[in-house]
Amino acid sequence: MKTKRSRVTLQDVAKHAGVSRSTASLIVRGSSTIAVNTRRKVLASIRELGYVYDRVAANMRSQSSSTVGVIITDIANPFFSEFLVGVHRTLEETGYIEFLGTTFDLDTKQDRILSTMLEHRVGGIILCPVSNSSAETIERLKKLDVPIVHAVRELPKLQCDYVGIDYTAGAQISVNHLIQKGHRRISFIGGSSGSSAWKERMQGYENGLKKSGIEIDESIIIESPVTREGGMVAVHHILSQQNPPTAIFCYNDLVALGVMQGLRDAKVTPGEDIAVVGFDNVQESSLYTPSLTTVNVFARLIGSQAANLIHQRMLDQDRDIQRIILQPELVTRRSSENYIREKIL
Amino acid sequence: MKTKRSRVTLQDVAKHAGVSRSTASLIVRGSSTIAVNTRRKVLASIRELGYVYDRVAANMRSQSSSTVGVIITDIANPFFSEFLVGVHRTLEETGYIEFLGTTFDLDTKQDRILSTMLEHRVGGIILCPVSNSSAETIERLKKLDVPIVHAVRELPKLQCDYVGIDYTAGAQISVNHLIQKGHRRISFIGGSSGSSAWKERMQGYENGLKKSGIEIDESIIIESPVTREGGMVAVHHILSQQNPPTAIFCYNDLVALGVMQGLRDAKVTPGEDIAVVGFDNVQESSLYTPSLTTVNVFARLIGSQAANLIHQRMLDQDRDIQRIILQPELVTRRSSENYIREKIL
DNA sequence: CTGAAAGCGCTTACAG
DNA sequence: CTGAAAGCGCTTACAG
Repeated sequence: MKTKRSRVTLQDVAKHAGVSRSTASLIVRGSSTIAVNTRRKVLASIRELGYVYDRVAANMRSQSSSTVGVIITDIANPFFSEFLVGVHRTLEETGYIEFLGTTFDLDTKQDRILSTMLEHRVGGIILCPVSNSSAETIERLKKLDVPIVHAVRELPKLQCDYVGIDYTAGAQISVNHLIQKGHRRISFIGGSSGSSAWKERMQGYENGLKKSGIEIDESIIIESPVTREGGMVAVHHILSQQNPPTAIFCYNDLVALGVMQGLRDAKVTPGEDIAVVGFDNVQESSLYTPSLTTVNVFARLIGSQAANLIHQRMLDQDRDIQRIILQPELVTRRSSENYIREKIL
Repeated sequence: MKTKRSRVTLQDVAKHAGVSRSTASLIVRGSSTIAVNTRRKVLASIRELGYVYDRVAANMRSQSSSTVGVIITDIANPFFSEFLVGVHRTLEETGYIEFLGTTFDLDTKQDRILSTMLEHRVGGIILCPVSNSSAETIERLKKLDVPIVHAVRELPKLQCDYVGIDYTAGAQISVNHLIQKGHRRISFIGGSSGSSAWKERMQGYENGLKKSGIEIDESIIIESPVTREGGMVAVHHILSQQNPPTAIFCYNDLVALGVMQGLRDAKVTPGEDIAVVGFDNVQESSLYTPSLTTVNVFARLIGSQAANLIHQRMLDQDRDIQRIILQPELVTRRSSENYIREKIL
């Protein structure tokens, strides 16, 4: 029978070890000013009584917090899995524990998760904002007195620590690569134009095309949900046009994988008939057939940098605001290997 | 300038609204015994002062908890992503918030995460145990006075709520399917024999073979890490044998995807030269080429059932122990479509 | 190292 | 509905 025994407290430990509560408190906090023998006695009592330190009570009294909230938009996206691994690896060294929240890219969910986390006294928040954050949300984030760092996507008008990638550069090297392969009609598929991550890619896409004197054709720029399904649906639109592109630059790998599947469904072979480039370099991109040319964004590194930033910010609210922009790298694979000069008149 | 203002308390709200702290407390907890006008006044003050309810303090006083710890073994496995979505969707309705811990299938990490969660006063834990839990860990879990439900994998000798799939049945229908396709030499690749999830699959694998009078050949049963890489490495071993199998039953989809890649690397075409079957039915399995025959285990449903169980258990520690075993379903795709009678003498 | 007191922000229990 | 008191399990600050 499991009897509902009440919690063993530090008081109990102190009594059992024959020391004062203050001394016991010092010991559980790892103070070095305590005589070795006393420490041993207390540690023995802790073990004997099965004492579990109540970090919540401790945090409350000392007005501190050992929790960090991590808010992402999509847990099914392997980019975020990697991101979370990076966050986790870095945070565990510091003794923090993480609350996880998933917004599914919805402003309302993000709002609720923020509230819940604040009510639980998180010491800091790592936020990957939803694409279309409302004005109210932005106002709210501004006023927050909890340390916050933004990751992956940036919110306009918000002075705040940030870690992200140079999406513009990433998009541009992708587009340049496609142009070098002979493509001049290059589609941009996926994502939501409300997010900074989209706008920056769009900028890079434009830069790349303009430098080669290619005009932007908005009819082959298609937004979509950031999922495989999103990519599949979008590519069907593209294929049904009178003058389909010869290459597709995708918002990310998830979309690209969907695009390639959509091409196959339409009996178009990705990598041969149409070149495809992704973004993120998720594990799967190298294992898919054809393997996917993509932009490595170092998701895990972004996560660990975000964790570092929030940790620093929690230690010192007044330090200078940091912006870390990682430089992406193109990873060339089979989905874009063919030159297609012959298709151009 | 962000000034470090101290937290607005319920006391402040009460004073501002001209009511007592008790009344304010009743209102934030949604009591219905309060006059409408009083409530309105207080809610207005809350908004005006920017009061944030301190659920941690409330939980502490009332000896309750609104947090649930979720411990998984691998966040990069899409099975667990789906599982987490299920947990999350169900838990958010109840107002709980989740701590996430990832063990990377290591006993020591699991131990540390458990400690950290207990110190943070989680109200309950959903645990997907590591494969090779030590005796100490099992002893510890037994003594835990926090409600716990196990999911996905079961620990021996532990009376505890559990949600899982009938892995034995899943393995058996897979093997039967392969036998019907004409295979008699079927390999089993991946996983760790220390886990219940492996043992049960092994049981199903054996059952399937025995019923068709096929002898077990241990040389084509290969354990591996539960990753793509694990599958890739293992399949190389298999191929280098004098008498390689004609079909491979994989521990899960992640392993199967690695196996298929390993086959390709060796110029063997999965689905044509060798049949491959996975387990889990992760999204990717339908999008890969060839699409992967697999066993649908309803990961999201497992997650939401686990969330239900922990919720029930937190409400009533003394209710009967529940074991929910979901029945898996075979999803037939191209990786196993070919009959291969001709290859058998 | 001890000991007594106060306090973190709530809820509880109760008399009015 | 109010008001005063006690307590959840700690830490803080201080006199000894």
